[in-house]
Amino acid sequence: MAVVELFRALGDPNRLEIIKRLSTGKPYTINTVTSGLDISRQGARKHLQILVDSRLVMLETKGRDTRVSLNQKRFDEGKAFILDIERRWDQRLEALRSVVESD
Amino acid sequence: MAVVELFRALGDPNRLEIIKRLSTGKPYTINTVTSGLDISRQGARKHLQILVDSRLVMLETKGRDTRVSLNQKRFDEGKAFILDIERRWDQRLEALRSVVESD
DNA sequence: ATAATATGCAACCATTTAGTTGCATAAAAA
DNA sequence: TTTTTATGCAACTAAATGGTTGCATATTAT
Repeated sequence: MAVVELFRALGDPNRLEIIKRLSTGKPYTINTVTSGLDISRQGARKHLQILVDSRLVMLETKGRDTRVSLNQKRFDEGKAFILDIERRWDQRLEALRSVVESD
Repeated sequence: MAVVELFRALGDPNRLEIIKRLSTGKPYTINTVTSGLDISRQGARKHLQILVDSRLVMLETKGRDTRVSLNQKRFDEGKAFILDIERRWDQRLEALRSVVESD
């Protein structure tokens, strides 16, 4: 299930912080998007790689530095999962309501 | 950040399966909601506890067995996060578009 | 009363994860 | 051309995670 990998990737404060930064749409490099994370460069790089592996983030080498960007589409899969859960749940409430009303 | 814990809890196939089952709204006990997960009862119980700790799931002891239910509200926090990311990103696209149009 | 069922608690183990440090290299700046 | 900057790769460690087994206990069914 691809959505598991997505949630897994989002389930870390450093990675979520990277995602937040990228969501602004400002141009980022590996260096800038991981700056100030209170872990080493290599630690941050690993988190970034997890985001890349989960297809939430894309890298593009550009001379000396590497451009980092968000793959917005990927979020839709997570959104779809949550919406589906909520929809089913709402159906349950609806079913419950109709039973009550049939009395 | 509470949303990290939420995503973290969702980032496991067994836990996601439990969530899916609960979303149907059918009544479940610890036993029934974890049945057939291909791990031991205690293993499944640990996953369930993680869902409880993340406030996605609620337990209520009822005699010999324990009723398990979904806390639908909690999903809204995850949805809100994703929607926020997407909104920011769309704003970026919008800003980009207006720059192009100003030429 | 006895047996079966649904659960809890704790110890343990293997693997994964999050983090580090050290070293290497190509591109850009001085 | 020398130095700085942005990056990569690999080895290592500590802690967390996912899983197990064994044993205990209260409730329900026979």
